[in-house]
Amino acid sequence: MRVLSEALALADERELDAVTMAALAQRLGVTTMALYRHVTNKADLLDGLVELLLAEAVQPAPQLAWPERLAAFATDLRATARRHPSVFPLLLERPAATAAARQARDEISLALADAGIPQQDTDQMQRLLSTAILGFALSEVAGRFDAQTAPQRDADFELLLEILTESIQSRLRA
Amino acid sequence: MRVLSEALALADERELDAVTMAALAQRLGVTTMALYRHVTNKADLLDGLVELLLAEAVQPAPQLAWPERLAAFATDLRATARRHPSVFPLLLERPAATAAARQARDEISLALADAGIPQQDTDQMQRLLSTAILGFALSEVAGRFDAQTAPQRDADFELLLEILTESIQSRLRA
DNA sequence: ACGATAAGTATATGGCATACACTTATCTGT
DNA sequence: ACAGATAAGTGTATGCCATATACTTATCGT
Repeated sequence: MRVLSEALALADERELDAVTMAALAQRLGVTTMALYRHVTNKADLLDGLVELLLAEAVQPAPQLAWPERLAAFATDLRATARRHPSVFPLLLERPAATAAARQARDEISLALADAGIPQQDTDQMQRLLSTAILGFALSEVAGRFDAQTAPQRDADFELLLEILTESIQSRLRA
Repeated sequence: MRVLSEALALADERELDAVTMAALAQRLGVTTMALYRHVTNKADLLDGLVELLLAEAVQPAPQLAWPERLAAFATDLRATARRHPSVFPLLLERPAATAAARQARDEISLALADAGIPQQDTDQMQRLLSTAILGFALSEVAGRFDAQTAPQRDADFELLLEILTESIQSRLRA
C-alpha cells in the first residue's frame, strides 16, 4: 500500500517521530484526514509498518544447510534493522501474531528440525534464538553499541552466531 | 527525587502513555510547569526513569560463584522488568552511558573474569550476555511471549541461562 | 449513463509539551 | 534577625498532534 511504503520511507529519511499523520499526508499530496480511509488510526499505521518490515526481513532459504540457514536469517534481520533503524524497535514492542511473524518463526523452526532438534524442543529453541538475534539487532540500531566500532560490532555478531550454533549442536547429543 | 519516583509509580499503575507532564504534576499537587524546575524536559524525565530502574535492577552479589552470580543478575533484571513493564522497554532504546549502566556491565564482567574468561574477551562476552538477557526480559514484558504460559516462560528463561553458562564454559577451553 | 462505493476535503476539538514572564518560599551569611 | 539571593512554583499562551463529524468529488460496475 502506498500509504505504508511512504510512511516507511519517511521514517527512514527522518525519524519515527517525524511520521505524523500530517507529514505523511503532505508527502502523499492529500489532506491529513484522507489517510483515515486507508488506516483506522495511527497504531494501525505503525502495525502496518512492522508487517512491511518483517516481510522484507524474512527470506526463506530452504536450499541451505541449517547453520548457514540460521546465519542467513540472522544476517537478513540485522540488515533490515540497519536499513530501517527507526521502525525496527517497534518489532519488539508489538505482539507479532501476524503472517510475516509466523513465517519468521517457521524459518528458524525448520532450520532446527533440519539440524535434528527433537520436535518437542524446536519451539522453545526457536524463541530463544529469535530473541537473542532480535535483541542484538535492536541494541545495535538503538545505539546501545555506539561505543563499539563497526568491525567490533561485526565481530560481536559473528560470536553470537557461533554461540547459538554451538548451543544447538550441544543439544543434539543430549 | 520525588518527581522521578512518582513518575515511576504512575507508569506502573497506569501505562507509560499515562505519564504526561500534566498528570504527573497533578499527582504531585503542583502545576505542570513546576516540573521543569526538576527536569529539563520530558526526555530527561524518561532518562531519569531508566536510571532509577537500572539502579533497582542491579544488585552486586560478589559472594556468589560465577554461575550463580550470572543467574542472579539475569533473575534480578527479569524481576525488575516485570515490576515495571511499561518503563523497561526504554532501557533498550536509550543509550546507557550512565553510572548504573556501567555497574551492570561490571557485574557481568566480574563474573566472567571469575569464571576464567581471558581479559581481552570479557567485554565482548559481556555485551552478548547482557543483550540476550535484556532481549528476553523485554520480549516477555512487551508481550512477545504472550502465547506461552507462565511456567513455559520460566522454562525458557532457565534454558537461556543454561545456554549462556554453557557457552562461557566452552570458551574456557578455547 | 447512473447509482453505488471509494477517496478526498473542510472544519473543529481536546490533549500534549513547553516557552515566557511573574510571584512566593526558603536558605545563607552577617 | 534580616537582606538578599536562589530555588520552587504559578498563569497564560502557543503550536503540534491525533482524530471526530459532515460534506464533496472521483471512479467503477452494470
